Amino acid sequence: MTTASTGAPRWLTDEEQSVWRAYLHATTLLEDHLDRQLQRDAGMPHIYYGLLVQLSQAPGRRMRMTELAKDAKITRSRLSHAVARLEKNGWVRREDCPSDRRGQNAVLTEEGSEMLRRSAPGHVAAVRQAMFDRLTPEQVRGLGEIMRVMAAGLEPEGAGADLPWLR
Amino acid sequence: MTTASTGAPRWLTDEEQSVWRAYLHATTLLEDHLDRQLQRDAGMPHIYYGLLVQLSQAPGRRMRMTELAKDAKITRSRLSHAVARLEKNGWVRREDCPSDRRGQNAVLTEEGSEMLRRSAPGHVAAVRQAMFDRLTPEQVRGLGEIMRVMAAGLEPEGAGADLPWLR
DNA sequence: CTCATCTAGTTCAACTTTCAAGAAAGAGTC
DNA sequence: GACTCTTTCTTGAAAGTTGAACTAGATGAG
Repeated sequence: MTTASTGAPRWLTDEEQSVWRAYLHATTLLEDHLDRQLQRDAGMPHIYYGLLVQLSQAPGRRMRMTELAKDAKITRSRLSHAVARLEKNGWVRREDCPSDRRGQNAVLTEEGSEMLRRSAPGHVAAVRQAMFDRLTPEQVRGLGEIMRVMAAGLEPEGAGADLPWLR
Repeated sequence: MTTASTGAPRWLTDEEQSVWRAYLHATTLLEDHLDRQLQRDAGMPHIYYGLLVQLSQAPGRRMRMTELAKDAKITRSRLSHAVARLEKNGWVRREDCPSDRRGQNAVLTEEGSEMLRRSAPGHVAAVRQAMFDRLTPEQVRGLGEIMRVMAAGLEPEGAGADLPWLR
């Protein structure tokens, strides 16, 4: 799927450019902000924190590596490194999967849970202050809809999600 | 500003959680997508590409390092490394600033311009396909408004941008 | 002028991410 | 069972990022 690019490129309109710039600024500023907040208060970057949250919500507080990677939208390689680090911190433990001897479960430890309990309030406050406390309820609804549409279009599975895939 | 956190934390509602998850998924998927697209077609990650674009739009195709860092929302340190790499590729050149002997200008070279001309169409197409071609005009307008509000709240300067900063 | 202070930019070490390669186990075929 | 193909997860090196320390030049007070 090499973006056929027949004909002249359709450039962005002025409004689209402005929206795109605002999108890039807001998303990078927010990501940086959360990374620093969590690095300071929990000693890890945002994505690592997200992994612990996922685990905390999974049945048995454990998940297969591949599943966790898929849910968190990261590569298995990246997850391997991340879990190694979280393991060193004592927040996650690996265990062999009983049903598939290739498999590993990442398990949230008690220390990991405790860490989440301690840092969740500050994290939620940061998210609130950056996003939800600044938007109207209609904007929140609209943002949700927009983000779901975009995510759906980018999911690897839905290769058929390319819009006008008719000639 | 240590997020005072007096009283019980206001957790996210179900809808807010769902919006937050959708936001995280969409933004990470899109960033990954653009990083790969540009790595493949232009040989550099998205943020480096953005630096070249900024330079291409600046008067004289040159900018002071600090200004460039500010506009691109990255640290000066990161910019130093990035420019070093772009310089090695021949797309950017450093020059001493005439008016301030501490200063450096990053200058877009002819090769850099050429590279942009070659890869811009593919990049725009990717952005279009991921975002603008999937949203209605009202959604695009709404997204712009939302992102501007969020960015404004996160700008370092606007420390006074904390919403209810009255007691 | 001299001093302290600030700003511009770089550099170093520690850490994270990526990509390609690889070991090990499951699954299907003949 | 032997073969091939696939899936699961890890590893190692290269590239990128971060935060703190550092150099050099500007700036303002006395």
